[in-house]
Amino acid sequence: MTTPFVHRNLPRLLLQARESVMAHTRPGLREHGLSDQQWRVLRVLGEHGAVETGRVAREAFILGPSLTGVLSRMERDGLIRRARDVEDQRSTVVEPTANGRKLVQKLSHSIEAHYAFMETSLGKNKLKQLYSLLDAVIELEQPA
Amino acid sequence: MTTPFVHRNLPRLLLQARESVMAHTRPGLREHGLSDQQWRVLRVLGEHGAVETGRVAREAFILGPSLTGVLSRMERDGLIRRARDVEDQRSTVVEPTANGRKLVQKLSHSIEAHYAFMETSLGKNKLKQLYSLLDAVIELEQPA
DNA sequence: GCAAATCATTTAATATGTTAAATAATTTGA
DNA sequence: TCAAATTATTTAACATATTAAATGATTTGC
Repeated sequence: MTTPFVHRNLPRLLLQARESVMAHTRPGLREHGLSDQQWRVLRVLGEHGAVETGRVAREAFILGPSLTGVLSRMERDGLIRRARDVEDQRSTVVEPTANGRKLVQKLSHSIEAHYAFMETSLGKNKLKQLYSLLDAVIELEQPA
Repeated sequence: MTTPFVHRNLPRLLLQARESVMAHTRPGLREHGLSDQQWRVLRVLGEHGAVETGRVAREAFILGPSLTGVLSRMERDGLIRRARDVEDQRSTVVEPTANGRKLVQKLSHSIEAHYAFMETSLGKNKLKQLYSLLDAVIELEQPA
């Protein structure tokens, strides 16, 4: 059996690296009953306030149909509120509740601390290099 | 609303880079009726031949309970065969069918071509750098 | 030898991902 | 103005992810 693969497995490597980073963050999320996806949504709302679901989907990297369910559960759990856009009745606007905002504040501290840890253990410079290489890979397939 | 995040979003960046690479591979997989996960399994089998499901799970980065369903559908579709290990009746051994092996061969060509493309467009050196930085990030949380 | 601990996998329940099609509101153009 | 095209989101059907618990086989310690 000759192995037809001569290169590193890049998608797998990216997946593994992501898991490695998230392994640090996840326990904190779960303690507050948050899934990865719910946290991504909450983070977007923490950055921008009230946002149309289309933009949430893009920035949280969640497909529309998945987002529908994620938002329903977040609404059920008192993390967000949904309302039709007054300007354009086609779109829905999402905003965090006071509780949701509180969670973002609390969790963002430990996440920022994790970046501080990575900057010292990996090196601030290497981290920058990594960002720029990842940007380059992304640009490769979907030029801005 | 003050944004409490000062760093790039590394997990999101890794996710996006992965999607960017997979965007190139996915259409080929789908043409042959393969999901991302099925391809990861098939690739492991193409590299090692007959493998216990535990190792498949580790190398394909799929959790045990998910793998059960993935393998059922792959067996249904004639891509693999399952059998109890004769030595240790607790574990199951998976091997690709002739059809499964043929698929690995066929798809591996276009994937290797993609790496060649990335090596010339991004630079062989930068790709190596990226590999090594990703390895470092992975090492950070789970020292070998 | 055998009960208890361990190991490999599966089942169950719920959440999310994926693709295509449906719904509903808005815009466009004849 | 109004039918057709476009846009934003949801529904539906199936596949995969996640966590805890269950099942079944093997190993360990006594």
